[in-house]
Amino acid sequence: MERTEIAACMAEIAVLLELKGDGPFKVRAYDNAARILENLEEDLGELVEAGTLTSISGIGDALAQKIEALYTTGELDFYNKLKASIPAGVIELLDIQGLGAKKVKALYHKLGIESLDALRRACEEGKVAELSGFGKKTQDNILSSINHLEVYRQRHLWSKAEPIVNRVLEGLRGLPEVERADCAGSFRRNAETVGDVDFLVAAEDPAPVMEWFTTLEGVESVTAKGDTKSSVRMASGLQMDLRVVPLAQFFFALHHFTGSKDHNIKMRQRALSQGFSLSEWGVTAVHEQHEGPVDSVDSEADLFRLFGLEYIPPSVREGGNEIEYAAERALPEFVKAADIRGLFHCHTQASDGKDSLEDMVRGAEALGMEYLGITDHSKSSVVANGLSVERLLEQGEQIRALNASGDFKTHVFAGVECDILKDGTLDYESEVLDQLDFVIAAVHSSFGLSEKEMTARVVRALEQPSVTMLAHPTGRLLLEREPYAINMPKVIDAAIANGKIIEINASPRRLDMDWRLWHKAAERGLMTSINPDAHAVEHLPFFYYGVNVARKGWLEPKHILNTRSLAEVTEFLKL
DNA sequence: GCCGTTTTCGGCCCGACTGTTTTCAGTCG
Repeated sequence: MERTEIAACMAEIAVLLELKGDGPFKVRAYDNAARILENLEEDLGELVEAGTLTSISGIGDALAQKIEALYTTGELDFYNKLKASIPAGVIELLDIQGLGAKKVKALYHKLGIESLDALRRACEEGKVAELSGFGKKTQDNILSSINHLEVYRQRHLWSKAEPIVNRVLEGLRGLPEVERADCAGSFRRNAETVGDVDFLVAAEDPAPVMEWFTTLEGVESVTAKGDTKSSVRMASGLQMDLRVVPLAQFFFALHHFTGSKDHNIKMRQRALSQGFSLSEWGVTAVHEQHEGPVDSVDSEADLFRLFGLEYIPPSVREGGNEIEYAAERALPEFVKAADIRGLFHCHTQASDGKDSLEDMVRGAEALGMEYLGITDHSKSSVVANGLSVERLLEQGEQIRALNASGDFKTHVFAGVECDILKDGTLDYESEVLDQLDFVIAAVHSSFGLSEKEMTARVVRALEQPSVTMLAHPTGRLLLEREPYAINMPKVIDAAIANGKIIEINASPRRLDMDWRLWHKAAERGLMTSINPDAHAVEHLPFFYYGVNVARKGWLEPKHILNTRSLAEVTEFLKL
């Protein structure tokens, strides 16, 4: 069984144990194991073979044995028995807002409810309200949640939430009562998708702020409205939470609600080890002999400083080892949007782009880019109007003429997004590819290969001297299509060994290669290029989403080809 | 189930809101 499947299995075990009523800490251990596996940068097979799984903090003997069994045999008796003891439909009930393990358990044991349909019927018949711990209101809420479940389950691309967040923040900051306002949560951490959006406000009088927030245009329902917290559901399905705190607590709360959960746990452990208890309300001394920290906290930087840490940007607060680095003053200079000096991986009308070559160059020039790499599709991508050899070489001539014309300040590199065929060979002969300035190799077909075949296919492409970089290495489309089966640690090894670049595809629905893999890969020498994969002029600014991903992946300008000057890139491409 | 300058037991982050209660459990983040 593969790593991601095992992670899913661990997460499922956590849910099943919770439903069975096992202790919360045991549940957390499995949940934790699931997250560890999801974020694992090493090759799981190598860890299993070497018997070093328990060297990972959070994986003890019991979990290691179970992971090993799943990896080698794909079976786990413990899991099978557990799964058989609880009907599958019961697990689904947890997706309903307001229903957790305890309530679901009560519904299952006392009313024999094993499915959403059965629960809907029981609510309609009024049986749920009769259970102790439940009531009429709970029953109504359950019914409403079931009816909206499809919408409520949806996550949203970060890029889709961004304009809404900006609109709400602007509105909040414009209110006279509001002293400070910011967003928090996974949106502030630049996660690739968000489930809901959190806002935090500093104000003495929360009531008018709550009123403004819960009556915003586009609000479909108000799911909570208390003294300091409100939640609303937008017509788009996006849930938004607002919390209001006094100014003195603002940065503690901002840090807390920005998370991540894992980061907060580690911060609190660090605080405890120094004799302090940290919460969203502030910091207090655990022992009476300690004086509380006396410095006022007027920023998150102040908060980190209290615990001997340099400022940790929200992007990397994922509970990895950011706190250890910050304690050593060893966080890198993360890349920023202003570092980007050129853009590769852009399409034109020649294949499936919307705009002409000239339009694209003009757009890049308007963004202040020193260079632009044009890469239309290759001949096998028939649906994308891939270029024949003749059309490809002709486009190369056009680009040379355009550079010679002096019409644009932006230099254009002639490239191609060349299909990696099923067997790992490239869509053009190397004699053709070698006439170009650079080549991006990409998988666009035969997504159903086994992991072994797909990995071998991509590795073979990376061994071709003509290839400069690898496009969207997993083929995922966020919230739409799962990545194809591929062993990324082996692909990364091959890229490093052959001096190839793996792109960060900055299209907001791809963001591929995933940020979780970058820190370690870059330390081992892998380079990237932040590529907009633009199919129109208005897509060129997508690089900004890619920069967010790069920051999450701990990347610095030195790891990124397109932070370099035109002269440096020309030298790199050995033109 | 994990972990250990409190190391083989006894901890494990902390608080708001809701709904059902009449002092609190469950859920959520």
